[in-house]
This record gives sequence, C-alpha cells and structure tokens, in this order.
Amino acid sequence: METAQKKILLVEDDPNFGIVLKDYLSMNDFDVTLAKNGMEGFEKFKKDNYDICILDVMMPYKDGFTLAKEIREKNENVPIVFLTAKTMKEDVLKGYKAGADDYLNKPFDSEVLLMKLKAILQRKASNTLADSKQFEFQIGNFHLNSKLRFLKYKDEEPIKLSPKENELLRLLALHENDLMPRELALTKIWRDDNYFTSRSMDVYIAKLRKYLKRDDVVEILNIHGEGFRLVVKNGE
Amino acid sequence: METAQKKILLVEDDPNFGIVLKDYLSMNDFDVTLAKNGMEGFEKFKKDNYDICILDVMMPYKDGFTLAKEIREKNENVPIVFLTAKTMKEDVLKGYKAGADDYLNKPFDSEVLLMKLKAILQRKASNTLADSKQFEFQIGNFHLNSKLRFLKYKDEEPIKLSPKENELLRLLALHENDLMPRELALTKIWRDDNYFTSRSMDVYIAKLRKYLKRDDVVEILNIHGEGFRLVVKNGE
DNA sequence: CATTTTTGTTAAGGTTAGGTTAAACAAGTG
DNA sequence: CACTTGTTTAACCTAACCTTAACAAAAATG
Repeated sequence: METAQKKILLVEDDPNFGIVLKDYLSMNDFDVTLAKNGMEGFEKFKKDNYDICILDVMMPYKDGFTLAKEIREKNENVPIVFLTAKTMKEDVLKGYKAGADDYLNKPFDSEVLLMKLKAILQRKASNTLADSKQFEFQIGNFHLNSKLRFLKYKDEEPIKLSPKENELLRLLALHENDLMPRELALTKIWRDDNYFTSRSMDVYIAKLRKYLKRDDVVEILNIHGEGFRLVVKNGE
Repeated sequence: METAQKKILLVEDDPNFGIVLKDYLSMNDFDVTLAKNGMEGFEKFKKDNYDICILDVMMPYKDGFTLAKEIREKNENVPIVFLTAKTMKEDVLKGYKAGADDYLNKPFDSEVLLMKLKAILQRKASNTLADSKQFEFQIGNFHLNSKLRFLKYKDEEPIKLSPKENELLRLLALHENDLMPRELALTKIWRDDNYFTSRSMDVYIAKLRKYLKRDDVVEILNIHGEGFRLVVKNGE
C-alpha cells in the first residue's frame, strides 16, 4: 500500500534557490516542506515525519551539520542529504560523521538529485521493516519506555536512562533472547566501530546489568566475539 | 578487537590504480578482491559473498553498468559504488538506473571513499544479518543453536560452545551420518591445512566427544585418513 | 611384527575479549 | 565558574579461547 507521496524536508537559506528546488521536486511528485534556516528546519522536523531531509551546509545561525546532529538524535534512520557549495573535503567528512547518507556539490544537476533521492528511498524501502520505531518494551518485570528514557521495575521509582543506556537497552530488547551483534550497536549507536567505542559499549553493558540486577529473571549474556543477548527466563 | 573484515569486490581495469586502491583499502581493514575486468569481476562475484562492490565504469569487454545489472540479478541487495572518470550526467543516471548506491568521480579523495563505504555499510548493517545460513540442528537428543552458540541436552542447562567448537559441530551436523572430510573443516574453519591446524582440530573433536557423551545415541567416528562422521543411531 | 603415520586426550601457555570501577573530559546549567 | 550529567578513556583483573606440546593408543605399511 504505497503510492503516497514522499515527504521531503528541504532546508535552504537562499530563498530563490530554495523555491526553485522545491517546485522542481514538487513537480516530480514529492511533498516538499521548505525551511529557511536551521532553526526553522529543526522545528519543522520535530512537528512532522519526513522520508528524507535535504540540508544546505552553509546557513546562518545553525549550519547543516549541527542541524543534522540534532535530527539524528531524534531519529537515527531518516536519510540526510547535504548540499555543499564546493567540494571541501573536511565538509564532506564532517557530513558523513554527522550521519549523512549522501552529499551533492552545488551547482548540481537536478536530474542527478532526483536519481539520488530515488536510490536512497529504495534502499530505505528494504530496511524499513526493521525500522518500525518501537518505544515500549516489557522486559521481565521491567517496563522500558524508550521515548521518555526510563526503566521501571514493578512499582518502584522509574530509573532515568541516559541516551546511550536507553538506545543500547532498546536494541537489546528488539533482539530479546536473540543475538544482538556488537557491530550492530556500534554502527547504530556509536556510528563507529573501533577499540574505544567497543570498550565504551562494554561500560554501558555493565551499567545496564546493574539496573537489571533487581530482577533475576532478566540478564545480559555475552557471546564471546559476537555480541550480547538479553535473556528473559520464562520460568515456572 | 576486530569485528570481521568486510569483503569488497573491486573491479578496475587500470592495474596501477587498481593495486594502489586495493592496498589502501586493505590497510584500512577491508578484505579486498581485485578483478581486472567485468568478466572476471562477475566470475568472482558468483564465487563468493561480498559486502560491497566497487566498479569502474569504463572497462573493456564489459562495462561497469552491464556488470552492475548482472550483479543485481544475482543479488538485489549488495551495495554497488561506481567509479566514473568524469562527471558525465548520462553516466551517473545510467548508474543509478543499474541499481547503484553511490558513485565517485575520479580523481577522488581516498578518505572520502572510505567515509562513503562506512556510511553505506552502516545503512546496510541491519539488513546484512539475514544471511541464509542454517543455524539450528537436532542431533539425537541434543539441540544445537549455532547462532547463539549453545548445545542443549534435553532440559539441561545449555552448554556454551566456543566459536571453533560451534563451527566444527555445525559442519559435522551438516554432514550427519556422512563423511565430513578433515580438509573441509580445515579450510573452512581454520583457513589453513597443515600439521598444527590438523592437531588443533583433533583437540576440538575430543572436546565435542566429551560434550556428546551424555547421549549414547550420538557419537563422532573417525575415518582414518579421511575425516570424521557424526553418527546418530536411529534406534528402535 | 616392527615401524611409521594418524588419531585420542589432557594439560600448559599465551593472547584477546570482556567485566568493572574510577578518573578524565565535555557540555550544559544555575 | 562551580555543579551536574553524560560519555570516553584508563587501569586492572578475570574469563574465554586457541594452539602447542607431550604422551598414549590405533591403524596402516611393508
């Protein structure tokens, strides 16, 4: 059931260029929302769900990278495409670190942009199943609310979770009783897979274990060299 | 620590450039296979599983687009990145139509390529696990879960298996009641066939026998000079 | 049947991954 | 700037894993 128009958030401070691009994309069957700066872009992003974000890098007040990071915090999956004025290597690298999916150098060919968008949406289409943002989980006698970032055990005071704790536990919960590969957490949450991020992850596992200790039906097992497994014993 | 190297198929007809690029990628922890033309590229693609394909567009005999189409027929998910000599719009569009994930204009910055590859692999990370591999086996009264690396006998506590134990038992199970040649295990699991790896394998056979002892319907027999055989007596 | 080759088994040693705590660092806030 | 919160890095230790060595038993070989 999918012929619905794809929603694009376009953030571009040059009004002329912005409107031209918006019209072009609209003509090609996208539903485009135009924001004139990073601030406005973020406001609009929070208010609605978009299939893709196109961000100009050079903008007053809040540049594209900063905006991208904020967007990533809210949504780890939405594709982000940068528009950069020229090929500046630092910019490109910075963009990818901020979680970009692609970038385009201005001036660019509009047809090329169109193809990129299509390619990106296609890629997402296959992924989309696992993407279903699930926010609430029952884990043994715990209840995890991943949107509000707290973990509650029976009737006790909810434990507040930090962003990393929360995401990690959420990933584990998504794979309950199954393997949650190290690599997955590292690429999804830390966006980098190296010795230090890996050790950092171990630290978070220790923190989660401490929280989960109060319920002996729940535990996090390690599978050496592979990852972790959140097991919930369905006793009695 | 090391999360398994990613396998790259690099198809590039310019031998100098190809080798330089290959070395660069290898240094950055990728496992690179280099093919000198489209034909060879496709052969290699069929013979192995790759995490990503990097294709030069301009090649004799079979160009990058044709190759990409063939690859897409075999595998609709593997990411494909094109290398194009210059920004030719037609080429770029053609590339996306052939199912490209991205393209790079030569000459390009190697760090940028690296970031692109990382970004692409990150996107794929969630998908990639679905490798059609057989993970679960019933062996007499045992149940082997090869993904979670444990072996369970009836209702006892599962026995945790080490990676080598696990792979070896899995190979034996795949050949249940049939010969599992030494050589097969050595090349598949130890990736080398010499005196020491062979002795190491014997050690693992001993370990597995110890686990399997609790069920006298199951045993590992040696076929002198040939390999081993996992037999399950189908009593009564 | 003596000799060589292959296999069975146990234990020691070395390496790497993971568990845990605390200190350092970074960013945001009163 | 002191204080708080979140995260990374360091340090130290234990557990897991794999190889190698050593010696014994079995099977092949001539």
